[in-house]
Amino acid sequence: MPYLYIRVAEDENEEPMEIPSEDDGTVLLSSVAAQFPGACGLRYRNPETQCLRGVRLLEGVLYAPENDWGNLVYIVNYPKDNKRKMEEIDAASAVKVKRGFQKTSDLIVLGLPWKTTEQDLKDYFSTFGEVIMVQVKRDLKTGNSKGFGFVRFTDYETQIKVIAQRHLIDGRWCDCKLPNSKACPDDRKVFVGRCTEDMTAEELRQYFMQYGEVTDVFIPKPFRAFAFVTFADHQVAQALCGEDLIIKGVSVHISNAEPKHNNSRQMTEGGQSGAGGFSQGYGSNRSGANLAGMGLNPAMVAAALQRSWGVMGMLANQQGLTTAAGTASTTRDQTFSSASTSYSGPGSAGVSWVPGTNAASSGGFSPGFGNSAEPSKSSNWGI
DNA sequence: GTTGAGCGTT
Repeated sequence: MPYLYIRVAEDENEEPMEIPSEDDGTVLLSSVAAQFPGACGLRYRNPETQCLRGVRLLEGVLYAPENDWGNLVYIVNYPKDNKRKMEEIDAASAVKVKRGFQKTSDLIVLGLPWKTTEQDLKDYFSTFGEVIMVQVKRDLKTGNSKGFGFVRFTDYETQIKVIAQRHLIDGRWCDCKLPNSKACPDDRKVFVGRCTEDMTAEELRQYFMQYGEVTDVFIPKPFRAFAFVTFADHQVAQALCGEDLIIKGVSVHISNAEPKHNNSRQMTEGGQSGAGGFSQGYGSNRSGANLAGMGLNPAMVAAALQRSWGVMGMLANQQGLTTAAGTASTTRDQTFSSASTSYSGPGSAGVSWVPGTNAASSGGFSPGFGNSAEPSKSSNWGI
């Protein structure tokens, strides 16, 4: 009601168009589609977290986040089919645009061997591009490494490349991420409740693959009866929320992954900042549609920057930077061993069984997958 | 048994 029109654009760099809302404050998908043929939904960047969020869509009606469209510019979602070609263009131009003026930021390097020095880090990361800063964090009293550090590159392009893959540094697999990015609500990640102890990360991954590309599976240790599954596409994740699924004969419940408890600041790089601040809580999209994987688009680029290995791993692979990714976890075993069931790694291979209907065909990419720790057998699961 | 590791002495 307070807003007669909302602003909608093809992507964040395009000029927005005003779309009329209905008397009750909702916007009809058909109104959006009238201006953007083929549109199947909207998303927007949350000014607080800089993360993308989907707009709730039910039976052709789009609902304002927090009951207020605010002054944001909403981005059109397209279904998979229209996508392929478009997205290649999008991805290409996104990279081009970013190359120009994206600032780099410090990256945290997690999982370093105790013995790794700043010189080691510099030597290693210089193979990706010009390094302007490295640090190894140490205990001030003992001088011992804390097992993590920071690195910063001159070029944003290098930063993207480095975040997109795992790194073998002095014999250990390390992850590079944007610092404190964990608190960002991740609408690509779902919480899987009522898991049983015999569900392995690899099995969950195989099961959820049928809905779309899975970029990460996390199972806390010790066993706590839940897990997290991250998809490349947030629409896949959101569509699954609220579902009860049968995995290995057990009913598990899917819901939104809450942000990790953490005080964080977010880097606001470039994005436009709309008005009114938002608070917590995000609308869940239960539209059940669009369960297919998509190509590479700016949203996924953004997502990959934030966290996942899957998407950008593909880029890395294309550049011949394949790392035998998928060493079961980043668990530290320098002083003691405490295997985590988590693993992150693009793609999968060498798993002989697959759940019944596997619709996910990762078009053209087949990133390598090192050791899939669990041998796992059995195949007769329900869906 | 339904919400995840570790995040920077400037």
